[in-house]
Amino acid sequence: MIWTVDPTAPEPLYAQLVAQVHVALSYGDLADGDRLPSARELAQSLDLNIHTVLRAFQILRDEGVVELRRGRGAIITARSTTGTTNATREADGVRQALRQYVDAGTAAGLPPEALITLLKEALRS
Amino acid sequence: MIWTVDPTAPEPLYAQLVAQVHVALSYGDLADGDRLPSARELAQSLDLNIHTVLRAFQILRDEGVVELRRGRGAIITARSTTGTTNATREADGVRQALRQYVDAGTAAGLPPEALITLLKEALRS
DNA sequence: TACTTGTTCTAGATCATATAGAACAATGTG
DNA sequence: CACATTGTTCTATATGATCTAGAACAAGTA
Repeated sequence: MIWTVDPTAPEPLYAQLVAQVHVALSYGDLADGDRLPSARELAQSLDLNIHTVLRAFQILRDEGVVELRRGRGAIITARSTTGTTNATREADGVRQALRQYVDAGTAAGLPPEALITLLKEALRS
Repeated sequence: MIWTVDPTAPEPLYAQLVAQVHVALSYGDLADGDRLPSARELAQSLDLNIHTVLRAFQILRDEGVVELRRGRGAIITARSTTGTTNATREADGVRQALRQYVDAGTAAGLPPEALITLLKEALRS
């Protein structure tokens, strides 16, 4: 997995790291049991402070995406609710539904930011 | 339209105002030509500073959602790309696609935050 | 003209972000 | 066991975003 951060982006650095794990999960590039690079390793290669990386790790832990243990690192614990189903096929379904949502939203004349707002509202309840 | 803000929420106050306009648009509660309350009026009723409200107005203007003119206020300019089509029907289609996306994402075991990340990625390109 | 409304400017307080250093605890390895 | 690895916790500092506050201004409405 390739890690990158853009210090000039409006998104916080720790949020960029979290987002990359999300995307990797959706593509199947990261799966149950995979281990992320250590916080010190990531911080050095990305020229970040270790606390910034650790903040991303702790958010992922709170999300239930990774399990953190000292000496071992961050291991992916996100699992499909359907168990033995092919993860790649499910990821494709997600992306298909995502495209349809974006298409419907733009067809309705809603600005892109509104689509994000509506999704957050839907996830809140 | 009912306006509310939560000072304890992590979302910035101006972003909460922007989000409410987005939601109202998606429900058809706000449509082309509608006028928002004046910034001073909104600020007083919500116990906010006028600059906070004006910041939300300017974001909505940058999004192309409203048109701002001194003396007149903020008027909705968001329009459906299909023109004469029923706005309510389109809004329903958006919500149906949104639900399918959320369902597919949760079925794939993706955390809610990941769905937001993926949507932002999809809108970036 | 008088009033309304958004625009622009300065200013200050508070919180989030990011960095930095240090010591510590749990885990894995030889 | 001893040692290195790795996350955890603590204090501290600098910077920017957010929010409030006040004032003067410009363009539109009545």
